Amino acid sequence: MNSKKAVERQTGVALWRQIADLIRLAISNGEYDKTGMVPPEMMLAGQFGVNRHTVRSALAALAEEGLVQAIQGRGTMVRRKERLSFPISRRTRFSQGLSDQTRDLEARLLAHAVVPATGEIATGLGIPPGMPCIEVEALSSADGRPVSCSTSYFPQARFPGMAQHFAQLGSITKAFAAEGLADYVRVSTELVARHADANELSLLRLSPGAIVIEATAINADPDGVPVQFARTRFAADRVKLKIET
Amino acid sequence: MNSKKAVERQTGVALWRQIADLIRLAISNGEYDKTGMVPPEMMLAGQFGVNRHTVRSALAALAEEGLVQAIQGRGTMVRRKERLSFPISRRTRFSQGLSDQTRDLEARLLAHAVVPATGEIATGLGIPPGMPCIEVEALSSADGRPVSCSTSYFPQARFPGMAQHFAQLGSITKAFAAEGLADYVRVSTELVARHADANELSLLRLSPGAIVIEATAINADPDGVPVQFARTRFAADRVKLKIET
DNA sequence: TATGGTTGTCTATATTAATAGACATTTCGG
DNA sequence: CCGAAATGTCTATTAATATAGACAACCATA
Repeated sequence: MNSKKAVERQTGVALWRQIADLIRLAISNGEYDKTGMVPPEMMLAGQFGVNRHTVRSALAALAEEGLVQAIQGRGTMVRRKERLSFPISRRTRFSQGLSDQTRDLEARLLAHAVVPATGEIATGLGIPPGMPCIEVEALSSADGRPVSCSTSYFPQARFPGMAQHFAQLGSITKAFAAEGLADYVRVSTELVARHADANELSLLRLSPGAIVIEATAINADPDGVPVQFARTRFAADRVKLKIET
Repeated sequence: MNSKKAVERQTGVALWRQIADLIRLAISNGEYDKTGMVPPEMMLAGQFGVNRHTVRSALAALAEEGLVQAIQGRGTMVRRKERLSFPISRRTRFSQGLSDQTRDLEARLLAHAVVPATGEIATGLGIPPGMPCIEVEALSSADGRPVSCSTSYFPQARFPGMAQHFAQLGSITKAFAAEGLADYVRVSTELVARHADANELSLLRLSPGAIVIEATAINADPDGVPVQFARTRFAADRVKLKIET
């Protein structure tokens, strides 16, 4: 499996970036776990069929991300390797099931507003179009690195203080509890992968061309009444979604 | 929302590719549905803050994908905008649930071999490493456009004729039936999104920089014994995954 | 049929990405 | 303490990307 990996030219994506993506992938696949080091620059240059300087550009980008660290005379070592594994199931909770993978998990309220429910959101929440909803923008980070940003909608009539509770508690589950909803389940999830837009690039601190996985989900109370319409964008190279059926 | 959209320089991703990605996104979001036309090149150049020639490079790439078509004197029209919706559930079948979205659905055997089970595959199938498995490479297309390619592993001892059956029947479900397995269920699915590699680009007829969603799944018989380890790569801009819990 | 708006094509130039080579600096092991 | 192996830095050159401007070809329509 150590043969030459493919990079293509004249594709609008610089070679150093393609190589950085491949090395990032190799790191998260654990290919360098044995030594904890990235192979020497000359060896990588040989594998990818490019000049050593091109490899250096790729490694510099990864160092900038904090993924690797080069030490003169020794080599380049892997500092971090992870795709956080997100469980997606009937009882999906953001914070649960992640606590064993990372120490510091944080969800931050970015903005909130009251907006009328439009077509897709009204349908998802099962309410008439035009009904007021609380829109909540949030950013979730693990160990200081953003992993996802989300836009959620809650029916205002039922959960008037959702935004405030979430801002204080930093958790949707806890905010629901504060609103008197002890339990809820995931009823539908749709996934799409696409390139990140400008807003996502800056929020998630990604570089252009990066990928996001967009999950559109509906949560409902135990009686099956929808309580949340959420659109979460994950930084694709930081997560793995684990579907439990 | 029609103000200037963000493209960034010196990021390793050429401006024309960033712009192509943004236009592709706008098309799939239905932003040009009213007229069926992409805005004039000069207008796009203004929106993105780049030269007209740069926009032309982006549009040329999209025309190459068959997404738009330019007509001299008139403008550039949208030719295609769609994502197939794939159901993912405990009873995931490729062909089922898609027949209402597309007329012509096809799965083709690309290659097959007998290989020893390695770590991940052996673990997934619950067999000792080194046991022989049948490896099957397949390509699935809808209406002549490839949507996914997959690599599957079946324990040879139990399903010796899997490759032949699949080649003849064009369906995993039918091939299992021919091997005497009437029913099976999905026990785990993991999703990752990443840039397509060279092999995937050519198989799925994608343009460089395109995204694939990689689903690593295990199917088991009704007794819970794993029967298939599959890694399916979907062309991300052609599909939507619908998770049913 | 004249005109304005659009895509198509050409030339020229500047900036960025990639290759090539040389050599310095640091680390580690014999 | 020497030498092999690794990263760091510099110069020079070529290829790809981006900008700029001019004008041709074509379409719709007033």
